[in-house]
Amino acid sequence: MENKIDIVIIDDHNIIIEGLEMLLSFEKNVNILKTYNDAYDFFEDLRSNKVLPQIILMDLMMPTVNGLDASKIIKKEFPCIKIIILSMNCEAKVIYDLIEKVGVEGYLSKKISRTELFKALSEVHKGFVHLSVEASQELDGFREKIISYPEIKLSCREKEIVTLMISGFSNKEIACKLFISESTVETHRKNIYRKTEAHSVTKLIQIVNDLNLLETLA
Amino acid sequence: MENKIDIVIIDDHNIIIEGLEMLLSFEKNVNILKTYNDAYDFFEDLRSNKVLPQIILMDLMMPTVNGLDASKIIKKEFPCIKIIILSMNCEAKVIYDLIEKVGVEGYLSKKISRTELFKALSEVHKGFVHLSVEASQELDGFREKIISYPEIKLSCREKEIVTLMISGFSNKEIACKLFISESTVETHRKNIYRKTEAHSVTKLIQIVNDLNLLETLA
DNA sequence: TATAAAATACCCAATTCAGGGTATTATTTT
DNA sequence: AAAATAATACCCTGAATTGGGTATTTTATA
Repeated sequence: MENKIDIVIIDDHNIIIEGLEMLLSFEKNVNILKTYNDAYDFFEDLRSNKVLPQIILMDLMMPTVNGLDASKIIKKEFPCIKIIILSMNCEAKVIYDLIEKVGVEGYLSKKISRTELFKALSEVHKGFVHLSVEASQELDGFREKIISYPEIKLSCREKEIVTLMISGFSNKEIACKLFISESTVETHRKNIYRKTEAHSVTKLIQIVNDLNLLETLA
Repeated sequence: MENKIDIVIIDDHNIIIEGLEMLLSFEKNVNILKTYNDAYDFFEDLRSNKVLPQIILMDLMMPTVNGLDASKIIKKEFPCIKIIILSMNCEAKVIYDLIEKVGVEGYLSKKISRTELFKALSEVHKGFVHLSVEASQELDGFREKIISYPEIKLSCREKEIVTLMISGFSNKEIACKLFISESTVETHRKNIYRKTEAHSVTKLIQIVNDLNLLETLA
């Protein structure tokens, strides 16, 4: 006989929370401890030992703190709590970061059915990682992509300059903004192009968007 | 005494449908005739007179046919049926098209509460247009934006060239792709910049994204 | 402390872009 | 038929970008 799985739900959409509660009400082995519209409220309860779920079902896009940052915080302070991300869209880079770098245990589309949801919960509870089909496909595609662009590492200053470049500023304007010489900006640009193999601002925009080069997952 | 409001719900996310059913189960004046995961299934029922809702609650992003196109079809064939769009995100241009061009009666964020949802349903039922606060703000912002960029009309060829420009191709490459002279591409570029007041590819990308210049809402 | 990496700055040449013209031909619209 | 628009093409100039170097100073890192 299996134990009950204690979970909490974090989502800023009440409709989603109500829907999840509805779906999970049919599962006798799942016990919803509490639901939250904001991850910070959950952190408070967690740190003051008011709740201790085994699994967190969490949205990705939330106003105050997003699911990725929230996951990092939770995994750092309470590594034994398992996290399943529920998301509307399947952005490969985010899934990659969540699974590979943060170490969340699941990524589900909000399209899932009740049985799929329960299957995911029970698999994660057993210690497996569970991805929905779309997420799994996205992740595979992304892995292939990063193999073709191996380890692009931009320095802080370079990221700063990339940001300004793709915002439409000229070398002269960037130099002025950063209080450095235009020559320096040109040097940085050259290094950026060499690293990214972009060779033009528009190509750079694409590569940056493709690989989320500016995302700072420290 | 008010009549019951007959509605249908169209959303590819089961969680949302369950959540809406849950929320609306408290409202005795609302009668959910049927729910659909795909707008095409609803069209079938509608055309064969199996259902005739007064209001449709519909998602915006759906795989086979999106909420905007579905709304156009519904408004053309059954103009008396009122439509409320439920969406995760508030993209100004889409809201503008939906309200101004398609003529939907409502646009709600999925963050809404039960009372807000029922208020929207009852207002739309009475004949008013109801937008959630965020949608309303986005729409106002967009109206201001399109005033500052009055009636930009790009020809087919120009749109073709814009697409290639923002994809990162140089004038030479575009000329090669379209089997025209580089001079011609330069002339088109000049005309595009004059019309959009962009004066650089990066600015053009921003303007195109801002105003959805390449979107063809015929 | 030695080494590596990051940030700074310049020289130079070729190419491309941005913007100013003008002009022809075909298609649409009035 | 006349006028407007769209698509084509070229001339020119100056500014900006791209890409090849080299080199110094500061800051991390081994």
